[in-house]
Amino acid sequence: MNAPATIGTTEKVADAIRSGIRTGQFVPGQHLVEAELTLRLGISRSSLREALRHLSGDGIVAIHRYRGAHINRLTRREVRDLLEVLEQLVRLAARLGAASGHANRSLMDAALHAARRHDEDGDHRSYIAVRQAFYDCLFEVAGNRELPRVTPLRRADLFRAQIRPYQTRAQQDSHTEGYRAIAQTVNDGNVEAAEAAVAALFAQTHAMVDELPDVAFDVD
Amino acid sequence: MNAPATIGTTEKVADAIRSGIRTGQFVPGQHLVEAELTLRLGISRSSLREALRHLSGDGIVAIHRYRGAHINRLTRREVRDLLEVLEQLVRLAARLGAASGHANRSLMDAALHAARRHDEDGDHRSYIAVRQAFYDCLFEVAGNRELPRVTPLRRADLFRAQIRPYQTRAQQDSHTEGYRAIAQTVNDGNVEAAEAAVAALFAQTHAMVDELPDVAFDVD
DNA sequence: CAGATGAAATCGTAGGACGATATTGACGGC
DNA sequence: GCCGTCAATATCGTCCTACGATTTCATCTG
Repeated sequence: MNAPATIGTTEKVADAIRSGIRTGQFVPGQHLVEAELTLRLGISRSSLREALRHLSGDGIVAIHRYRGAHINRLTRREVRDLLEVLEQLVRLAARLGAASGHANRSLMDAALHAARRHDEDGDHRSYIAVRQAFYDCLFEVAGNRELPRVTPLRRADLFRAQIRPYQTRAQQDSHTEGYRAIAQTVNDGNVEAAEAAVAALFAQTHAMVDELPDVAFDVD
Repeated sequence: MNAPATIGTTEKVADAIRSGIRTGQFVPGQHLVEAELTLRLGISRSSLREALRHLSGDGIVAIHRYRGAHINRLTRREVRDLLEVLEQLVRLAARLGAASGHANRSLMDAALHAARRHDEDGDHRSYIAVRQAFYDCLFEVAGNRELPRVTPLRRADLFRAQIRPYQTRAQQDSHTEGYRAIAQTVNDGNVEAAEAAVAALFAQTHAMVDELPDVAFDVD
């Protein structure tokens, strides 16, 4: 009922590019030539352009008139701004999720179990998948349907892709541990602890951003 | 330098629809037929479809496969969710603006002066213009460039358009007074008071939503 | 080597074509 | 008279071609 019926070409293309960013197939800063992409994806230019327009709305690609589209590459400042906004929204989600002792705790648990299992693989794709599952679940528990629409998770994927080469395994583990802590406190219905857990996770991420080399970011 | 160079047809069309919503030319729930709009706006279908895709990303229009696009009409619940998210983001903006005693106080003052002057006209368009100017200014003072990208102000315009017939003049005045209070506290650099002013404004809006008749909203 | 210049590449927009699907209204059975 | 079936129509989704506009880049000239 709630399903958006059939899926269109535009969405498929947008998903292809989004997941291409997560898998490393597309790199932040990369120039996207329409003619090449239409061949590669086997679609028409109209569909591709609609998809690019869609992605530009999410801040994933930037379109410059007569110069084409390219995968956005964030500056250090843009990352800080992004994290600042993201933290508020995740805090809201955690607060709402913890406040209304919702039934969907199993979902959250599932996401976390998946986290641990994939954690052992040490694969980056699984790390991203865990992140996605975690947020999907968190938003569902929060019960606010505006939250997933507004939260710039796709934009954060750009950040993840940029810092990938400079992130240690320990940092990843520490990050997923942050997810676990949030899930724990939300499931316990402990509003204050949940907000604190979110704050801790983002404080850690901010610290990481400060330590990363300039080369990981776009110039201002 | 930072200007997005020349403006394209797609953006013009999107702006036309957005401002059409504010002026009442387009009504939430209205069906948008591509053939009609291409004639009315004097553009090709390609450009129109790109614009519609862009707007759908902002949640302003909804596109259903083979059934076309229509201006979104929010349910009461969607409005509540929207306000909940919006409040967090505006709070962040107010906090940031108040914290860093930025120089752009004149801008904020200008927006508020315009508010009072237009207030005397009692025109709805001016009310919307004031709102836009206020938020533009607030975001600039906050200095977080992710904030204007993420904040669902365009979606809130839908809400404004829906409740327009049921909103009293006193409520409008009270709302602009809320803006004034936020601007005041932000300019004073009083972080706590600024957050409190935002909370008060949204509490008032939530109360209004509770009192509005069902007919003002879409069915669930 | 700096700047002008022209060709090539690429984008922006228009417009047509055709299959796919939803909507609508007519039709007949109950 | 009401309800399900079915065809006609409207509209959308996608592809295609075309051509002007603009940038980009290699080349030429001084």
